[in-house]
Amino acid sequence: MGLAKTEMFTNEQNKISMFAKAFGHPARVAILQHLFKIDTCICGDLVSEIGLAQPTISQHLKELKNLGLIKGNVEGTSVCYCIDKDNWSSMKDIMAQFLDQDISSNSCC
Amino acid sequence: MGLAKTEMFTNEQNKISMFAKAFGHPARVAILQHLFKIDTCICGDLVSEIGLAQPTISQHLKELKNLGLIKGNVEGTSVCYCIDKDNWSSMKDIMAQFLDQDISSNSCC
DNA sequence: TTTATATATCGTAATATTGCAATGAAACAA
DNA sequence: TTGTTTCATTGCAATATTACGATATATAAA
Repeated sequence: MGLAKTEMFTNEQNKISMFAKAFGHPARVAILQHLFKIDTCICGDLVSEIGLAQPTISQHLKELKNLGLIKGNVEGTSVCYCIDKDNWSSMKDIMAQFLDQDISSNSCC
Repeated sequence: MGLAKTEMFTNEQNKISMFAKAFGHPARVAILQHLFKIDTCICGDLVSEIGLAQPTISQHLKELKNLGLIKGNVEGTSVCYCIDKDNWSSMKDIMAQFLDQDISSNSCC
């Protein structure tokens, strides 16, 4: 089917999986890392930085933008991308809640 | 293509995306949350807990096991699953490094 | 041995993802 | 206007993912 049955899960579970899915491709991880590293807006040199074709990068950027993790400002013919800090922050809270679940000492396996 | 060009990315980027991909489905998030909540091994009540068919759950468990995030011990006719705490911990370190990147005050967009 | 129970695996259909060539659109330069 | 540059969109092929029925396997119970 290739189709997740999202209606069976909580909002939180669906949110976590949506963010995780966005990070589930190394190109998107690389894009985000680059945006953090550059630390200021970059204007579309991502194609040369990462080795994928321009339409491919554009598609990955679109996914990250749709999730709200990055913003894009048009500046002349180029577009200026950067991390959406507020949304990144709330994403981090949600992911942390999931990743930092208490691991008790009860061992069994 | 449906095939990520992993050879273009760093080991770290590939690792992050592999873990993230595992969390990229709400059923696997639910499975992991349940394993944390139960806090001790559960033996296959995941199928009733989550509303998916038994082969589907088994498939999700296999993915999590292949990544090392959970362990499964055979106990009679049933299998006892639990979080692999050591591996969960190192996964968390890797993910935290990615998620906690410094967000400077440089705003641009 | 036979039966029941629990889980894994196989096979397959439906859908999603990835990547890119070709093309479009928008702003600027000459 | 006519290029030129930059990025987005379209269309499509290759591959991956998700879900589950059918079946296999393995242990335990009767």
